[in-house]
Amino acid sequence: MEEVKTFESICNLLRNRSYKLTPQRQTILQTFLEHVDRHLSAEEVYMLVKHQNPEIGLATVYRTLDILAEIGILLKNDFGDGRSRYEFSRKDEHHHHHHLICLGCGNVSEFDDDLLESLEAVIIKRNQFKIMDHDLKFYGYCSQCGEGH
Amino acid sequence: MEEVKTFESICNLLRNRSYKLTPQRQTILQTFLEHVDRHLSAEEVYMLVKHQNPEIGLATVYRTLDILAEIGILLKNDFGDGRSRYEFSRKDEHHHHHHLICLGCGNVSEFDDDLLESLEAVIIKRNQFKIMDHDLKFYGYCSQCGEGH
DNA sequence: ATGATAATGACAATCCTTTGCAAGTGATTT
DNA sequence: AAATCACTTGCAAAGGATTGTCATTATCAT
Ligand SMILES: [Mn+2]
Ligand SMILES: [Mn+2]
Ligand SMILES: [Zn+2]
Ligand SMILES: [Zn+2]
Repeated sequence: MEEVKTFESICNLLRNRSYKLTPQRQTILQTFLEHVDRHLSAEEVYMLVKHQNPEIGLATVYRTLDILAEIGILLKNDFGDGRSRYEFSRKDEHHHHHHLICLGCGNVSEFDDDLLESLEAVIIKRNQFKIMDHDLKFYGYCSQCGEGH
Repeated sequence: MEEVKTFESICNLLRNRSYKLTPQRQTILQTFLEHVDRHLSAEEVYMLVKHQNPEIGLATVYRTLDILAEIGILLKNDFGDGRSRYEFSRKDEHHHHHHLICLGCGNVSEFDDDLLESLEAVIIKRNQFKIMDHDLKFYGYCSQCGEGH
């Protein structure tokens, strides 16, 4: 339904949901547009954003991340490092991509696969379970870190 | 290599690793043997264990769960509810099972699948990533909760 | 511009988990 | 059986991410 997500279109989306367009929210949004492909924690966003706007508070960052995730602009991830990590949701990905998490350096890479679709059908039949979402992660070592393992 | 995991065999395993066989550790282990198939949080273990041994401390529960997970007796799970959940590791499951998590009642069910094996081969080639472990979860609604969804 | 109302920032509070520490205990040696 | 000593325990305090409170400020429809 939606096409490309520009800064403007997202601002409109916020307005349509009757969220106010504050400079803090704009700055945070900008940060993600400048870091598509990254998986940022609240603290990391906070640090990046403080360069533009040193007055901003960490609580505001948390609140804004919540909102942006709620309206589908950001995806909230848990990679097991004790904090939530957010990434810009590029496409209208109903079935989003999966993650490869390096146990050495913590770097996160991605991959797409449709294999889970067929798996879901099996599960629904076998367990009478209505699947709403799935989460697949691979833990291992990236090419830089993989030497010793 | 290992066969059935009895209370005795696990005690021996602890001794072999030069862990002392304290009554606290035995009680916690018993609790899991009496609740195979459950996914217990530290707090839940603490509550169950206090019936047998009211003197036990929560910190001891945490420390024991750590040890039992480290030596492969327990599996540590993160189902996204803000606490770690441990389950008895029944078989020598190198590739362990996956979880269906009900968004309604929080109940956790399980299923096995070998589909990921072939997927791993693809990933290794495509991303030159050495996979050590994977984590697959499905979120949805169980048959009891599924009516309204 | 004005007012209703939502949002902000500073800080306290919460929740799960880990850690420091003094006292206690299990396993091993005499 | 007693001594030994490193490992364990329970308690309280500390951590770390996230949320709640609340007075102040800013947005936006009118
Ligand atoms: Mn991603
Ligand atoms: Mn399980
Ligand atoms: Zn790496
Ligand atoms: Zn349910």
